[in-house]
Amino acid sequence: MSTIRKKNEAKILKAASQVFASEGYAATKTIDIAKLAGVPKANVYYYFVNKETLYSAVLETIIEPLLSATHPIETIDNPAIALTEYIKTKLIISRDYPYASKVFANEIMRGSPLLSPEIRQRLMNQSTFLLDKFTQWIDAGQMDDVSPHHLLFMIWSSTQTYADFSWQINAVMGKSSLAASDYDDAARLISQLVLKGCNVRTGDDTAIATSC
Amino acid sequence: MSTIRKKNEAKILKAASQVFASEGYAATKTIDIAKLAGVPKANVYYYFVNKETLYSAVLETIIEPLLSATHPIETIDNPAIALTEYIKTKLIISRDYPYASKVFANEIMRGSPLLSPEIRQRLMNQSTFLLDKFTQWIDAGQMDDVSPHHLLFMIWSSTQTYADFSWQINAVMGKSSLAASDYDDAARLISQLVLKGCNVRTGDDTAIATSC
DNA sequence: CAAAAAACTGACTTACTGGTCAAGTTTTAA
DNA sequence: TTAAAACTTGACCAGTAAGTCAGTTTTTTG
Repeated sequence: MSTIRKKNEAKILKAASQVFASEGYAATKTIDIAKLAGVPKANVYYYFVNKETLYSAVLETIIEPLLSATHPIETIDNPAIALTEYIKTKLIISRDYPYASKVFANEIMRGSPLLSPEIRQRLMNQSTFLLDKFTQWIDAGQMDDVSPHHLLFMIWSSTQTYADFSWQINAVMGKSSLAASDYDDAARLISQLVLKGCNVRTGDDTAIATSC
Repeated sequence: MSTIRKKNEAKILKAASQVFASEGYAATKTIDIAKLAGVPKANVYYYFVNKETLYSAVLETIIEPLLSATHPIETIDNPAIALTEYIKTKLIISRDYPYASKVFANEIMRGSPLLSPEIRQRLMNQSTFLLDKFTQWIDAGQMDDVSPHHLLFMIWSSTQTYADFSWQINAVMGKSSLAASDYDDAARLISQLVLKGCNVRTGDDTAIATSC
């Protein structure tokens, strides 16, 4: 792939993620993406066959980070550390991919009509994996017998909200954007609620397994 | 207002909330609302001057429940009970107004461009009130010194998610819709995380004040 | 240095959808 | 009973935005 193509696709993709995030799929005009990217509209269609393809491409950019987020849960045996790291990672995704995160959330809210079945399946597998892991920890007495499903929804929602509802969060915080320390505070609070709330054993008495 | 008018407005409003919730504002066609309501499109415009007015009317239906949700926090002194009831109430709103909840969430995600300034202000006042209350409880030693803002975001997001991401939640739960008991489970988990996570005093040692 | 491939773009077409309207029908009230 | 008010509706209009295309310019390559 030529560098010209690579450069322009990236430029258009970046603009597209911003416009799709702030307007939603239907309300987004390809001319606005073109303007933001600084190219004529026809050029957008030269690189991406149509609006839907461009939208899918934006969605794809967030899939890899999202699927990698479970890495701590996969590699760290200690549930306290694993959960803390997972929460931290999810928040970093919200912080570092605010636009694509929002686009993805919107897609999921609508029942993911434009998400490819493969990706859908991989995400479902991931949630099954997480639920199994939670269940294992519970069975092993490493945390209280809470509902794994609802715990998962709580972690997802309370981390995702920093991307999805950034407007509201900024308004309530009285800021125009969050600082790194705000994300640290959020990570600390959410981890604390999960760890203390589920009485997750810190593992002071057990060996800490393979660290990430 | 005539009963004919009342009946038809309700019929159109109900259809509108469903279509707006599943399609979003921009992608919603008034003809689809009309079809779902079982009236000709021109009739929609007879009762609601335009698409935006109809959308605002849908938004309004959720405002009253939303503003009333803080009632437990206003009237119950005991933080453990107040928080538990607040969480319960928020979940009931997600359950009982799934469409309007989703429409509202979408509006907030977009920076609430179509929300009236008055309602915006009332919602802001409400969040200020909640933050103040949390701070009072912390200052009074009734709960740990956590970030009131992030605690609030956690409660909002983890209750709202049951409306916004109902598709995803149903898929992960392996159901086509949640039962009453699922909402009870969610309420129990979220309350537990908040109460134990913030070490909220149950008030066994202090008098329980005016109950709701 | 051709000439072929890739990239660029203004102008155009087509389909769709929000909103209007005038002519009707039904309901209300005096 | 009757006339005004409320309600209903098919047909229509105007604006908009996705997508096309033919002709041009730039870049690559043998």
